Amino acid sequence: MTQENPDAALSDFLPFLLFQAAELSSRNFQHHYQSRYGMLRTEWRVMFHLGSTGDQTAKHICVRASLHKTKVSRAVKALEEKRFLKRNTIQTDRRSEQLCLTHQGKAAFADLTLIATKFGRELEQSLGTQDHEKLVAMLQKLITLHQPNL
Amino acid sequence: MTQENPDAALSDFLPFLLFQAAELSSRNFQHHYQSRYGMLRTEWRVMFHLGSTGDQTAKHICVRASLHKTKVSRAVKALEEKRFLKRNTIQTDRRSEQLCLTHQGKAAFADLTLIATKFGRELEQSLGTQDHEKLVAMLQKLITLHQPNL
DNA sequence: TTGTAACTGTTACGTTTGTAACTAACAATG
DNA sequence: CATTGTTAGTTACAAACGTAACAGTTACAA
Repeated sequence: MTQENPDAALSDFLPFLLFQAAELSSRNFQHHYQSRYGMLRTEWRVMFHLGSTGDQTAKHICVRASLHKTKVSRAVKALEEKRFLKRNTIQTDRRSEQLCLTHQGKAAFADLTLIATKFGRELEQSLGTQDHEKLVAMLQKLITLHQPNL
Repeated sequence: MTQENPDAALSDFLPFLLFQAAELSSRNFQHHYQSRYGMLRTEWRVMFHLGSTGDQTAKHICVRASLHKTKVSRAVKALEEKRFLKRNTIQTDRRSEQLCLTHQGKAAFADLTLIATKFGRELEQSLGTQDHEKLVAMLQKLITLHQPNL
């Protein structure tokens, strides 16, 4: 971490690289859900989790998506107001509700997912399929290392 | 992207993985600069860039760190008030100033960097040196793909 | 049961953030 | 030089965020 080679330290510092990569790829996708559906980043994330893993409680989404509960609470409310999501009471535990996408919500999810996967395939091509798979595997490992619970 | 295997879609979606990995690794480091130096995330990022790549203008940091200029502006102000940073006017262009860490700022940077590298080495061990290098390389490639400028 | 503790989700409040408008300095064109 | 346009950085304002306090529900031990 000397200043001899200006970029060496930066380039080697994983958290910085991860932030950068996450930020840039997130920004590139942002305008799709914003302009088409007026959704915020967190709303898209919640929708994405519901759409791809099926109905969940808010708590599940918090843990799985590493999002704060107030953030999720507000995103759920917003998605509900946009008629993208509805809540079903769970009889066995009335503290939490099962969240599920409405017909309209599923349509938006499908539409956005289509773009996302196309976007993903371009990345895969740029990196090469093998490297892409490896990258995914390593990130997953890294995540489980940082998040031993679940 | 079906719902048959609940986790498949999530796991394959790179932006999600990147966000998750970035968020978790960032959070793990957060309390160090917060508790010791009362710094916010963006302040640490600005300090990190200044410390590792040497003196820069605010604009440089914006581009290199993918941070919004208002965010950088405020972080610089905060670091200045904490006596971690000082501004030097550039004679050839008085619109921007060269930002550099003070003695105190460099000390804080060195201290935090020590923790960061220790932290990084643990990750490297967990992933394996070869994989770690490969991960870094791929993230760099990914970043340049998303950010053709610079 | 009843009381206490733990858990899920919401809300109030203060802080941080992004958008847009602004100032100041430079660049380019006539 | 004026004028027009561009760039670096700051600031006002509104939106979004996190912390902490809260209400409602469940678990569990006395």
